Amino acid sequence: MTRPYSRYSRDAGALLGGLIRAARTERGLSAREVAERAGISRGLLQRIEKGKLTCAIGAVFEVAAIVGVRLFDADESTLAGHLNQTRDKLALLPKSVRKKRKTARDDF
Amino acid sequence: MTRPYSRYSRDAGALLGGLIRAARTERGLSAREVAERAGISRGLLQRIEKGKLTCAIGAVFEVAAIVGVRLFDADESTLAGHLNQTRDKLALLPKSVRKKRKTARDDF
DNA sequence: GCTTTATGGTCTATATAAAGCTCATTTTTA
DNA sequence: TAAAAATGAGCTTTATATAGACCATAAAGC
Repeated sequence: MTRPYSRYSRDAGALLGGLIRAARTERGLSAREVAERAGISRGLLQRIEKGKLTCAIGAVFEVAAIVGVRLFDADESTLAGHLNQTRDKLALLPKSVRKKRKTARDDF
Repeated sequence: MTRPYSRYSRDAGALLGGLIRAARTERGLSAREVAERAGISRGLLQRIEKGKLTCAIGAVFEVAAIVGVRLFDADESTLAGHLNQTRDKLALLPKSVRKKRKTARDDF
């Protein structure tokens, strides 16, 4: 990534970080404890809660799960179901994308 | 991150990557074009669509926004509002977390 | 059929994220 | 008030993610 981030990404990162921090303090979990449980350093947790966009998404997911922040408005139990639906959907789509698609137009 | 990822994180990464790939092909966008618009390399986009958890969350956000995948079930226009709510909420929470909280118990 | 383009994979060099300390400050408990 | 714990921030080292090129294959258009 060499370009500056878009406003959307900056807002999304700040929002997610804020949600994580709010959830953590609401549950009375210290930064040290959450970092240890997530298997990351305390410094990385600080950056995640600040909404830094260079953090690995896996670390963010781990922390989010620990403090109880859910993404995709899908809870943990239904994640597998969404996964299967997405896989089935992908199987129906063309393997590669070209200028003129023979599948339905969507530009009208 | 030195620990292995939890099942939740692996599923969430795979789901998000699949959603991005499905949205991209549905819109007839080539990987090259999306990568260029996002300001990332084509290889990184491949890893994102595969659900690799080591990708920077900012790159994932950029791509998600370009192909039209929204997170937090909040669309772009309401993101700022959520941001403010989260900020207000954080202001009311304790500054630091200790073992025994004097704020309300939540363990009953 | 041929041509063009998209995708998937590998490789190397480089930029930088993350770990793992320190120290200062703040907040909470005793 | 003192002590203990949490947070914030800075620093150095190390690990690795990323860019950017390459090539092979597959798919779409001609």
